Amino acid sequence: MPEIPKTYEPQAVEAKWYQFWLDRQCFTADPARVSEKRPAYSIVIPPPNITGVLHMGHVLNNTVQDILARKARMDGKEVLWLPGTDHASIATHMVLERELKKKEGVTRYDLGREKFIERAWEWKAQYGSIIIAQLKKLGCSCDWSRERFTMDPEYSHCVEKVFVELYKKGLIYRGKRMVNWCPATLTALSDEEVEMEPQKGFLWYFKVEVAEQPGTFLTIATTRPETIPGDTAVAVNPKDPRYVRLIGKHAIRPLPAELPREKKLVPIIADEQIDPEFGTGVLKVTPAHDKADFEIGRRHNLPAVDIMNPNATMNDLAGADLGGLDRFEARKVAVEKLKALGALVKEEPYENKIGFSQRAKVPIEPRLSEQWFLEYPSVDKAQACVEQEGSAPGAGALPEKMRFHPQRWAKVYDHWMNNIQDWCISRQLWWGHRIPVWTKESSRQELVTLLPRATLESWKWTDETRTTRYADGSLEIETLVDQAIVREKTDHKSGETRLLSVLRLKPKDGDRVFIEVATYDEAEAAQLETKGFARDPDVLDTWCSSWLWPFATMGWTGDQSQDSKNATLQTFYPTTDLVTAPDIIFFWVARMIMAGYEFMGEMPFRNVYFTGLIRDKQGRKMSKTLGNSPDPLELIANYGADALRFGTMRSAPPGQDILFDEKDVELGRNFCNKLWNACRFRQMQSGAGVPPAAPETTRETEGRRDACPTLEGEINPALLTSDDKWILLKLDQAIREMDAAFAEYKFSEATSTLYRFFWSEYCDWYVEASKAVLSVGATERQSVGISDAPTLPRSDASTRAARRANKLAVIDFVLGHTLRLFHPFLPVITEELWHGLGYNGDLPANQGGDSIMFAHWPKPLDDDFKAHYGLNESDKGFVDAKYELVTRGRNLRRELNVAANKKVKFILKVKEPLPASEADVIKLLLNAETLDLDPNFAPKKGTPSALSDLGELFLPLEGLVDVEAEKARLKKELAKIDAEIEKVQSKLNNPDFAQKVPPNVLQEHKKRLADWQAKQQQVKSALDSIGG
RNA sequence: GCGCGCUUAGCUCAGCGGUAGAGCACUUCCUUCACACGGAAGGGGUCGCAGGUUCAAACCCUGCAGCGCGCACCA
Repeated sequence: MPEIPKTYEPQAVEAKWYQFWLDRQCFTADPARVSEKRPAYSIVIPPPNITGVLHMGHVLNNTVQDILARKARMDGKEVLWLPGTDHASIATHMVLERELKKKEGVTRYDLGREKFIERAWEWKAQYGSIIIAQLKKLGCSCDWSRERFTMDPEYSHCVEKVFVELYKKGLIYRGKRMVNWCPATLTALSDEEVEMEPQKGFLWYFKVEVAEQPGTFLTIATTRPETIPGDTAVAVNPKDPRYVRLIGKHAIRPLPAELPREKKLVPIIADEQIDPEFGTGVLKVTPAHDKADFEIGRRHNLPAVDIMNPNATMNDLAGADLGGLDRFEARKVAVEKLKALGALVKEEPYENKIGFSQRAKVPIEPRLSEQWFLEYPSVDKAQACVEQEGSAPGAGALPEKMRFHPQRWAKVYDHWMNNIQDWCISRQLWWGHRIPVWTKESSRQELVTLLPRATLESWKWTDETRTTRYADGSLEIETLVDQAIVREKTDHKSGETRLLSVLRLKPKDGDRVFIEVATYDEAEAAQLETKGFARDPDVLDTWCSSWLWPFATMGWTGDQSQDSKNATLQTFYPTTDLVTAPDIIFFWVARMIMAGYEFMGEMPFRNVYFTGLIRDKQGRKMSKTLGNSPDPLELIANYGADALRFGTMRSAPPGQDILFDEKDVELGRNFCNKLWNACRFRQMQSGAGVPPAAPETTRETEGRRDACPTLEGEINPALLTSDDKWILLKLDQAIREMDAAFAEYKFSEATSTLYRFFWSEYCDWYVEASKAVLSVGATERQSVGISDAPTLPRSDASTRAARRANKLAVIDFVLGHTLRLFHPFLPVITEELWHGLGYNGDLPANQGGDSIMFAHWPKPLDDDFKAHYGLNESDKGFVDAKYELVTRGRNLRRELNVAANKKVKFILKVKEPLPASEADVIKLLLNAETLDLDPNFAPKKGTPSALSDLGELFLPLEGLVDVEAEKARLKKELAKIDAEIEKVQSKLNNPDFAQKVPPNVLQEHKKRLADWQAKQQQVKSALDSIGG
């Protein structure tokens, strides 16, 4: 590290080391290396969308994963962090359509399905890996050789296989149901893709005449008058006395106005679900355009009249006035029409929540349509496997459970699992996994020619649970319940049976029959197409592939014989940790858990860490339209990736939303710079003849040094100063705190520990104090002392050199540990410094010799180590007192307006003899010209002073003291002391206190009181001496 | 409506039973031979409100208020 610059410049360094890691395959996971001593650790990345560009959410999420992965490597684990991207069916679809329209002015229908998909692949090739490159800039240590995409051929195969399996079990079915329809993207959506948003609107009251009682009117309140033409009933609560007599009669619907009266008659029905308190207690029932109404319609056998087109314009059934209009335009017109008819009673402003398409941001339209649904598998197992808050971990003989961090999300998960609804999985889109189902309607006679021979023989229309088996070469045919034929292939050698396809028949009118074949067998699919079968046009919901991510990425096939030979799958599944945001707990996490149990028979991960959401300074969500989303790459360019990571982690407490402020990144940069300069300082000392110190020998081979790697040969216990012991104890504490923070996934706490330890304890105190030993000539400068027990002859040059060398050894020890503690958070700068300081020097290549990445994570200092180096709490207490004294002395300077750079004389009236080396340190830290140690010092009246455990410190300023100011200063201090004494004394005076409190607490309070009283005494006498 | 979270220094947040903390911002001093992306000292808080438990409460319990977020078929 020659000519190390004054400020850390991350840009070049980051590129250099990232390439270094890639070249040496540091990120690659090898199942063959896993052993009892080297356990496996795995994370699968939440695959970013191929449409995505890196935002702060990714930064947070992936930094956490990288920290976990790097920590695991330093713990000696074989780490797989498996990366990849998601095809993001609907998001990509929208991006493409927008681009097509903008650039070429065409729609996807102009282009046609095949061309469109071709374009999609081109687009993916061009932009799909941008985000991967960006993750590399962040320093992510993913095993890139295993990068996966949810539409890779093997992955798609998994998706289809899973579909056929679930279809076989009857869990996937087709049905005509009310679904969430997005009129913008023209597809159905799942419930999870609908976001409820408050909408300002009106509640319109209109009246309908009762047909059987002319002159009697019912008033109905509605937010959607445009759907009146689709009303097929009017409903009231059966217990509502106002309307009971009207039940069974008919109302005359006002729209479409042009229809004859008899075509507008709708029954007045009674339904428990009607809330008499709301509106007028009368509900218009529109089964085709409202979920609740659809259910009512079902119960009462009402027709559902669809009056809208797929794009949410009104169709002909809406009548002459509304037909062709957009739904919102139609609403206005409908109100006008009601007004004109004299049917509108009143309108009042009203706010209700309506569903929006999550992606297209337009209100969804409840719509009756035929879709594919999935009844979730393995629900019970998935629900039971997550540890709930309050339950004892691993209690009794229960199997190990999955943990959420923070645990409160377990409740949210549980609630959803308890109310789980079938999943609408078909999308009327083109980009995605096409549903592997082929259909054909035919006559029963024709069936003979369409079906495999063996199948035909076994087929019985009335078949129920009877199972028939026909051997036909390697084929086995089985008819199952539920009118399905399952085609399976049995391997003669292994006897293993593999599912190929599933066929279902649905009798239609008369002689007709509807054939549905689900297969992932390409040959069979081709055959079906030649026989006139048509493939289902829809694709699957994106999450139908994402939910397989933890094992499909590891090469899962679903074939026992293959999967059992798959080392990656066997070694790294279940994964250890999942890091994700809580907003996809239902979309992704819950579904992965169910898929894990269903297809792997085991949970997909052991821990789920939920990050918070990143918001801007004002607490708003980050969004492109608000322009409040900072570009992480710009931040990396300006501050460095390490700075971005550190700043983000420091401001991200677990489970809490984060208000992002660029100041945090600035803090990260400043911190890196501090680290840089502290190491630079060490570097500048190296001329003193100290050999480059290896902070660690091997730990596998040498038992005790384990805990403290290093330098038994280099640190001489006899030469350790009190400051050395102090910093070693502080280091020990920092390591323990780090371990505790990691155990609980508390990363912001870990950064606080690092920050405090390194900046406050190491730099501000230890390094400053060490300059008393390191500075050239420090020991030669005259410093008057009365110490009668100097530890060493001070004039001895060789002794001086030895002390200096020892100091540097301690510094190397501490820095070597510190860099390792920092590495998961600051991977680049620590690698640079690790090499720059030569700490890799003597280490085995795979234990830090090549890269700090594989250096061992520091262990807390153990008792043997502490005994050997004579570390104990009393040293710590002494140094604390010393630094306290320094702080008081500096405070004196400041209060007396002594300029910071002015050297002044201090006198310490010592209680106990103080070694000269300690006096040197104090003198240096006080920036004193001299520090006299005089147990008999008799100050002049009014000499400013401060009390400490080591004695009273005086700052004589002949003639310069402003007596009045000094009085004021002392009075202020006295007031503070009095208040403290009052507080402690009132506690001690409480008779209950002494009786009930634990002895150590009582002891502590008594000492506290004594300390304050001593200070009070000192300040009082100082005041007296100047006549205060 | 149900559930969850939050309310601590000007700002953003730690702390969750025994002397109120950090970063930023602020005041003053200092370009002292690692760092001005720095050093030193300092000001600033009745820990949302009201009760309760306890020798002791920011911390535990019960209400209340305000803010935020999920879930829910109130048209």
